[in-house]
Amino acid sequence: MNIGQAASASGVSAKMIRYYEQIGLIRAADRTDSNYRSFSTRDINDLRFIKRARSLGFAMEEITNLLSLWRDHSRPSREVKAIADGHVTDLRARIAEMQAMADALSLLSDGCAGDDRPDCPILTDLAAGPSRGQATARPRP
Amino acid sequence: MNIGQAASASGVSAKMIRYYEQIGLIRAADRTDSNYRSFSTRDINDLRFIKRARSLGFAMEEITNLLSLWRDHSRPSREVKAIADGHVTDLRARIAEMQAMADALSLLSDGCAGDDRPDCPILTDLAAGPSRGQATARPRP
DNA sequence: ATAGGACTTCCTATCATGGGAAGGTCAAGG
DNA sequence: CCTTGACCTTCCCATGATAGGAAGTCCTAT
Repeated sequence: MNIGQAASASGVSAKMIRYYEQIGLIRAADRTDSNYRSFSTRDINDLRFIKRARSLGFAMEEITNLLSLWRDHSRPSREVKAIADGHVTDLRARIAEMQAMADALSLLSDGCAGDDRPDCPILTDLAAGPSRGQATARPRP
Repeated sequence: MNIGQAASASGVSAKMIRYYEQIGLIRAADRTDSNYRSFSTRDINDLRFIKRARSLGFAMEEITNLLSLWRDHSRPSREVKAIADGHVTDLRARIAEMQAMADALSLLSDGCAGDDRPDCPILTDLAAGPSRGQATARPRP
């Protein structure tokens, strides 16, 4: 299986497969005589695992850990659960943050006529500077 | 007011002030004889506006638009409201996405004993590949 | 044999932010 | 007056995950 087939079989782009290999997330694929990467079903499974974990919002570092736990058939489920729970906590915190933003904004928007007149509480609030704001935009994991 | 004072007065780091100037988000600050940037209270207000908008999760491009609307005292509030509402919609969509991730994960976690035993539905699910998944991790705006 | 597609590596960019080096400037104190 | 230390300037580099593209090699089907 070459990289194109691996990509469509796993749902991970060829670009990303090379990248994952480069950063050591997956082991370097075997090569054919002509230097093409060659993937086994096992490799595809790894890629699918990664794909699914990404879709659940796990960061690459967490995925690294999950992958090695997955490969270790005698790991205690405690460790896996800890990672997952940590991630859920993280997600919930970010959700709350964004919820606060959305709520604050729609409150402001409700107070805005949205017509031809220029006065608008949204701009007024933005101009007022960091009000009692706690929610600050953070980069996504 | 030099850049350090502007930074602490606005809450925007000196690095970021230079960056905002570079990308044209704010106009280039005046310079003193010795080439130091010199900021007026008006500039500080702009920076505070930006800071507050960032804290509400607006993307830089949206902020560009909001800023020009803010400067135009005869703009119709309609335009401002449209940007804000668009952003709220966007936020709510991302919230729903993350909520789905968090819910799916905590469901899996609930099924995991979290003890010394190795069996764990979290890994099983991840290995199953993209289940009926719709929520996919997207880069943060 | 030749055309087309798919592969290889390497470089570039994104977005917002921070770190740091090398060198110029200002204010306070000896 | 000169030193010191804190500040300023520009320029380069890095991040994380992803994509785009160029130049060159290889495979497959006609």
